[in-house]
Amino acid sequence: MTSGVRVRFAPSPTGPLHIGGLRTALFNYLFARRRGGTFILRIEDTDVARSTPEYERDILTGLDWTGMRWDEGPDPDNGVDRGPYAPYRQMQRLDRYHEAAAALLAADLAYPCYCTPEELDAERKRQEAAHQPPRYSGRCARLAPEERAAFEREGRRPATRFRVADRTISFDDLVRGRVEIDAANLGGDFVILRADGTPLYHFTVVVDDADMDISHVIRGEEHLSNTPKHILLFEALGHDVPQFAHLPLILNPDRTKMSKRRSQTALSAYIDEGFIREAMVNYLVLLGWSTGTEQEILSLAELEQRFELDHVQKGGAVFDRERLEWMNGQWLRRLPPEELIDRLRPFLERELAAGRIERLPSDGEMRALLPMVHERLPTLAAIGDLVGFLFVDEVPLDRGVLVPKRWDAATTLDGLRAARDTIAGTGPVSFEADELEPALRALAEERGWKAGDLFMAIRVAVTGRTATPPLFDTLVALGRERALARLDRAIGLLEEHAARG
RNA sequence: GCCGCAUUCGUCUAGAGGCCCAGGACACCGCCCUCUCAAGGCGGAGAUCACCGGUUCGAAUCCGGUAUGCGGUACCA
Repeated sequence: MTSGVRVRFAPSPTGPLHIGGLRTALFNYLFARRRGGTFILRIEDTDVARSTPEYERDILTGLDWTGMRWDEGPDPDNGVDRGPYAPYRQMQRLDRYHEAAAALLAADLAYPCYCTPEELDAERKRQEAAHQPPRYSGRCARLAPEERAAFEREGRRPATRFRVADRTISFDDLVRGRVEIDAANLGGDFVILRADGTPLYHFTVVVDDADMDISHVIRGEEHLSNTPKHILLFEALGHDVPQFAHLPLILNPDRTKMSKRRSQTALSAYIDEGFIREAMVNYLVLLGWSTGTEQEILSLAELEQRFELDHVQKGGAVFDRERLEWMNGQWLRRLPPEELIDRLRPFLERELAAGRIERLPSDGEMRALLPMVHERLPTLAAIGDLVGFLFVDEVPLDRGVLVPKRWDAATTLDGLRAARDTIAGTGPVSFEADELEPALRALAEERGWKAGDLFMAIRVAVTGRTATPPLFDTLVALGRERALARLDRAIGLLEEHAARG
């Protein structure tokens, strides 16, 4: 059943789940599913100062929300690790990094470095001033045992540095093709363990990928330049080098790497706005990838069958919110009614909590409402604006908007009174859209009004707004008594104004 | 600075030597539908395929250079 394909998504819980991270996760997930492989979630929490359990939670729930399921890693419900390579949090794997570092030290592939941050900083400044690329000098690379002992006596705690061999490193990136980098440009021997013993990213990522038998490393382009370091480490650890695939970056509108500063990057913010998983997944997968055909509406299930790395774009892709909104509409319209109602419920509850509506519609009411809102919903959060007027006692009325553009106040008053009588003349039983419409059209005709103007006056009187679902359905949804009461109130408002002159 | 990667309509993309004086989608503009708003349908505008050279009968597609952009260059991830 499972192939040898093992991929992983390895976020750092130093911030909420980011759109770019989500897409990386998605590509990994789809690649694993398509190839019958295993998708692993690993938490890279070695940046203790910035990592928090809350962010980890956000990442797990966000990922789970999309419908992706990971085969190994922390369980989305309780955070407990599942899988044969546990633990999947790096802070619980510290022993492994120390073990691996000790092995490198023993083989003289790494060495203790006693340079202080201040010394290194000064060195870098000197190089910068001399217009040389920053690079570790290798001062501690050939220390004699007695020199090390002397530093130790001074009380200096060494960091551990990995020896960078003098050669060219090349690899065949699955999206970019052959990449070659001269190790001389890597900045010299690099630190794998801090002086306090905690491991650094470049080291942990390789130890873990090796330990977990990761076959394909699919990640963002920002790691392309660091890949040679990783290759060197894989080799030093005596492990096969995985295949690499570097994804194009998701960009801000100014074409810099997408950032919190310039864009909305947190998945949770999009969820709050009422974007749905189908749209999010579909939109994101098309940022930097295409089917190679003109099809662009794709479900997760279909993507699992069709995704391949070969249509991945090389250039970065600007995040286009308008297109996401369109995509959201596409998927919202595809949702079965019952499903839509379920997803709308939390948003209605939120409207209630915020005091924008005074009661929650029942499921029956929602079912009746759905045909008139389904086509009109850009996001789930828009539901309040669309039907909120039905669930409040009184609608805000403004005389300015009450009077249709081509009408004056007197005509509006006249029109609303006539409409009120016509509507009142409809019995409670026959209060149906196809009863109301002909009657009101006849009224308009008889009085020489444009039906649209009359309808607009009624619309605003009963809903308080100019953009609403179709008028007659709206009246029916409101019910005869409430419709009449709202007309009366609007009429009263106009009369009062007229009386005042 | 150095190293690396990239570059097709405003945006996401199709395109792997002739099917392309470049196709689709979003956004935009018109028209249709229409009681408003949407949705939908139809149509339009929008790309000298970054630039310059080369290879070839023929290049968006292959090669070289240039430019621009982005990324990396930490005892961050």
